[in-house]
Amino acid sequence: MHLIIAEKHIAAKRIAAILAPKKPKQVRVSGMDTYEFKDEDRTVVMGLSGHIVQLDFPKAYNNWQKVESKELIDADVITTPTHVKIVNALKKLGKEATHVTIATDYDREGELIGVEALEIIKKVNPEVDFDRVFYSAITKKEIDDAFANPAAIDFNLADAGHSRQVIDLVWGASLTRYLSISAGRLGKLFLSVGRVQSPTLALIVDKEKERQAFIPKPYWEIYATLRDKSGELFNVQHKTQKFWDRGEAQKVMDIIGDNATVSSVVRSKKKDKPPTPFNTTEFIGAASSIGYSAANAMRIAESLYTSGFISYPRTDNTVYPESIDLRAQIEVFKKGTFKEYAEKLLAKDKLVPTRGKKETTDHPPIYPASLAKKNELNDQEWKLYELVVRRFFATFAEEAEWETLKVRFDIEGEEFKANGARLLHAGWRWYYPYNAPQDRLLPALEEGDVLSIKSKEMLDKETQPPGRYGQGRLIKLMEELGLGTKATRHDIISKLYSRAYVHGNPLQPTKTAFAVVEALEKYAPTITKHDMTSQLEEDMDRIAEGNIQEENVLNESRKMLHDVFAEFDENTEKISESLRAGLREDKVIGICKECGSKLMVRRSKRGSRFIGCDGYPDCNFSLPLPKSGQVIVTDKVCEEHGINHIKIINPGKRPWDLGCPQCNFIEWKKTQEEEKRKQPETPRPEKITDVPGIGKVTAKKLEDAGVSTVDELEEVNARELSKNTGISVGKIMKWQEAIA
DNA sequence: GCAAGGTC
Repeated sequence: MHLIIAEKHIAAKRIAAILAPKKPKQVRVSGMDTYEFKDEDRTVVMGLSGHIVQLDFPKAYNNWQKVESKELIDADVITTPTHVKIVNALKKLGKEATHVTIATDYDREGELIGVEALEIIKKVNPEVDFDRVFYSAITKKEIDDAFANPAAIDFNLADAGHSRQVIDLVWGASLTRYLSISAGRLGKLFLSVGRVQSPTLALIVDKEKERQAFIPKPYWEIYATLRDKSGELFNVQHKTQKFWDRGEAQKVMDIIGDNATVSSVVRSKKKDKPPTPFNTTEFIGAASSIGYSAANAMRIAESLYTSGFISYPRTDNTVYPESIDLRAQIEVFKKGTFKEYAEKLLAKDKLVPTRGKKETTDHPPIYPASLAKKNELNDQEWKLYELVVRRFFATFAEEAEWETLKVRFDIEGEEFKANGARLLHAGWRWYYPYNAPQDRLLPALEEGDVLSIKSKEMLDKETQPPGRYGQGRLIKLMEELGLGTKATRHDIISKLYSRAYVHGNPLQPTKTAFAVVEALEKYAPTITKHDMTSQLEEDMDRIAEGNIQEENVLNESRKMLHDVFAEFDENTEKISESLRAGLREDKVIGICKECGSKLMVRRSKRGSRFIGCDGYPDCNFSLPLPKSGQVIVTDKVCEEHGINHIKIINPGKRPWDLGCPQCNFIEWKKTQEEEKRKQPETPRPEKITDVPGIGKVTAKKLEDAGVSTVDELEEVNARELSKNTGISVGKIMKWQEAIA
């Protein structure tokens, strides 16, 4: 039997459909759908799900407290299955196979994924014969060609990928553990470190530092509003766009009189090239500019892809491969919403698409694979589908053409100017109307015209700090620096959010992020730089070319990591202190109005959270907090209460902007009162057990703490009582609410 | 409970 292994189920299904003389038979093997047909031999095509095994340390290393972080450096690295069903199917089919063809994706990880599968088969069928096919798109032409010319598996390339896995695991796991333990952040709140996430976080922190160090510089702008013959008003600006000296600006202001003379009019044409085909990064960038987060854009793209509406969304390629019949692909849209656009393109004799800078073998650029109707998709899906369709069309369209107008004016010897632009020929912008620049129209003017000045204005401005990274921009920067891959960059960013290293979009780092990056930069600089990835890429290339053994690269890397831990060992206390200081800063939400101490996120003995005053026990000011989720203190300050707004993040959920915790509490109390008013008047409880939520057992506890009447419960300090009884502050406050 | 890389 001939067994063909593809990287994913859908690829297996499509490859089978192309190779089979008749419709292939769908057969369940160990719970997996496989595709069987008779060619020269019985042939079975099955799909994996990317990597089906994972590297890890043996179980004995799992205990963070007992195993020292640095022991992970030289620990065994074992391979464990992550997709048991697929592994079982592989074994079952592998045993029967006489010949195996690896047909995974045409890139380094694909080679490794193929070898992982082969190794599983070899365990049950050591003598099996195997080869490898390469294709860049699943079209009949490419698949037929690939299978007519099978090649050998590139084991060196797979080794290169394997070395990356080992290095990522060993560095990431050991440093994550070390930092988390050093900072006392165990459990869900651990501090993660990794080859890709840490340099990315460092970029964000560096940008924030730049912003903090930025000193705004004042400058002035001068405008005059002119009236043309027909009475139309328009603005002109002094040719010195930024006056750094107020006096100079004022001098110009003072001499502006009643008239302006047109001193020159220059008309010219400007062309605007159509965009290049979408790869993942470009797609996320475009989606991001119309309001999608990177992770959301990819999630939706994935569902459009699995429904067959767009091609594979994870690709580096920006050049359509020749094997795709592009005209046929446009013809798909002769019906439906995009009819007029498709027809206009199809009217061209020749369809020449643009080409991006990156041409790779992995997959084609993202293009619309089939026609979708608006009611088949939800709103979010439709907008992204439309984006892909329009982008695809735009890559075949002509340049856009603008007429630009530069007009200069003389006002009492000072030069002023106005620029206009008008779209003459929309070209590709008709197909792809996103972020189109607006026309800036100027009245018809000729040299020598004299216009009256209606008003003049001097604007006070100041230079702005560099902006924070938005997700789209960050992903582009990561790509430029070689950080992460098309399939992982958005995940890495999501990870930074879920670790509470960043919040908001554009991304803003927390103090914890500052502390982590600073500690790493000082003692483990390698992991904070994108150079680590470039170095790794070089090493992987050498492994792939057969110029060095994987073992040598790993030894070298482990040696470097030992040096890092030697640094750690010499500075254990310093690192721990500076990390803890940073973590503490993230808990400060402002200054207590009652006593001037810090208001902080605190934890009661019983583990419940609240906002308490650092001046406790002298000051009892406190505010409640939600039970679960990480509290993030933002830089926004409440105008009324002078404390910072907070956000609550829960894994897998949207962050909850709680706002000012004091306003929130006041609001909450108000709704509580309203609720109470709506409900029939509940009499004030007489006995303590009449208070909702207090039973006999609790009443006994309260009595032991000296609270036995309703009045006493109402008067008692909630935090004090919580300390003595172990009952949460929140609960006690609720009872007190119920009494009052 | 640790990474990054696939895929769903």
